Amino acid sequence: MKQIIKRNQCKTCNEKSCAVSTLSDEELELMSKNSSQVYFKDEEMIFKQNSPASHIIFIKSGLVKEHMSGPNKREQILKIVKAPAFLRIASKLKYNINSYSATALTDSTICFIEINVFKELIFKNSKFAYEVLISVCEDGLYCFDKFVNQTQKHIHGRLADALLFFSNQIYCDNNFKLPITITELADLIGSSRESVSRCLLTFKKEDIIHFNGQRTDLSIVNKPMLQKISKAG
Amino acid sequence: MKQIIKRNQCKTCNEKSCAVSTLSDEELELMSKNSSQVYFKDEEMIFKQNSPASHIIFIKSGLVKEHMSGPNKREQILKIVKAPAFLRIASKLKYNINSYSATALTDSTICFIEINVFKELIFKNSKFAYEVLISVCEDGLYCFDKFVNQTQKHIHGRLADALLFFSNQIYCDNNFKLPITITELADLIGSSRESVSRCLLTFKKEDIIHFNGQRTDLSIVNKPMLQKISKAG
DNA sequence: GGTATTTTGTGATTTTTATCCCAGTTTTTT
DNA sequence: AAAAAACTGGGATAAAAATCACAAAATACC
Repeated sequence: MKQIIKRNQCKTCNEKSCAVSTLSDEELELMSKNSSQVYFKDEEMIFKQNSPASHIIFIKSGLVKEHMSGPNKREQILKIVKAPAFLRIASKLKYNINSYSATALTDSTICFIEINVFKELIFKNSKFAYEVLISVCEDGLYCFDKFVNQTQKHIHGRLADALLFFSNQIYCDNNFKLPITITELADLIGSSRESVSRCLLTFKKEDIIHFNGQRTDLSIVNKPMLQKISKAG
Repeated sequence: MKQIIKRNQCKTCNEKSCAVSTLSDEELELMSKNSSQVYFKDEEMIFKQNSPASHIIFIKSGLVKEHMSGPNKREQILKIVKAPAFLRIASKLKYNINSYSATALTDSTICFIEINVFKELIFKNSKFAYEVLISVCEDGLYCFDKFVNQTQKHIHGRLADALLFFSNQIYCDNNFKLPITITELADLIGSSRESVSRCLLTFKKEDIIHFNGQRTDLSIVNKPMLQKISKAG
């Protein structure tokens, strides 16, 4: 678990977010001085629920899950985030606490930006502020959407949603390796492991998806049908 | 349905939001010129899902529900908002479309602020931008919280949550009149009318709450028990 | 390379909640 | 005031999904 920490060179970074792209050289220098870059291995936790939130997190490369243990101490995956992107900053700005945990799903490079400096930049640079605002809006809309789908759809529809999400948003391919276990998939769509397992096999039997035993390869064969199931709920 | 429309006098308004309180006299004048105030009666729709979003909405007085019809064309109440507050602005800023509907639950006074002017103020005044950002963060956190509760709690827990919400957040009293019907309460907690009806009667039988036939008066008798049910899920 | 651990599949059962249905009530409309 | 519409209560039934229990498979670990 040796982590390579190095001082950031934000100015020359090729993975700038929309927000950071609005910063001047001087502002980038300020950010560089107050941020650091850490390499995380697959399965490593980046920060933990209820810990103090001292930094805004930007994923430079890799795949990360945001998750939390809910009221029934049951695990819930809130979002799977692909680089380049900020992790949800809402709870960090408003309260200085992490309301959720973050864990790397693949080897990942993560930037830690000091919250106070981040706030300073919001006040200094209105374009930056606007882009951050848009980013928070996007998070909100995503949550909104997930809330409605989760509430109204049955397990088939929710599982279809998740598979389409991996295909369209994460891998941009109809063939991919599931980056999470069935248990985690269940935590993502709010169902039990067994139900998800059964539902996946149903999809396989109906030739909607194919996969080998270990899910090292999963392919969406009949995407229109999957979309139909997603819509039907 | 005669609506009294009048030009705003934001400067002298006593119900300014945190964000608007940061504006200068000049900026308030700009806002006044580009906003209007409309009176809505109980049950009147303020705007409708999928309509173009040309204005940011501020509730000056009254109670409003944000709702939408979900994928199964089933109605979903997302939030009940008490004045003074902005309605969710995330979808308005990012896309110029209302992703949900808003309907007055009591007679209400609503301010319509032109989106372009709102954006202009975000760029002009960094304190304003920051307060708007915090407001959007709050919306996000609320949704986040609701998502987890909705996903993990059973109907008893969710109904307890809703009753505590009305008592603590909306009326600040253990006695209140439910501003919505049982059907709407079901739409709020994502259950069926019949289940909610049964569950309410269970709570009544167990002396956790009391109410008369028409719910003109509902009182929480055993709040600790309701909180316990909320936590247990 | 063999053992321990984790992950997955599957049947049986139970729990939770939705749905259907209809009869009273209350509220609104005419 | 009568008629229509909307809301509520409650039984019976059905559907969806969780839970339990255990076997099989895959993976990690010495």
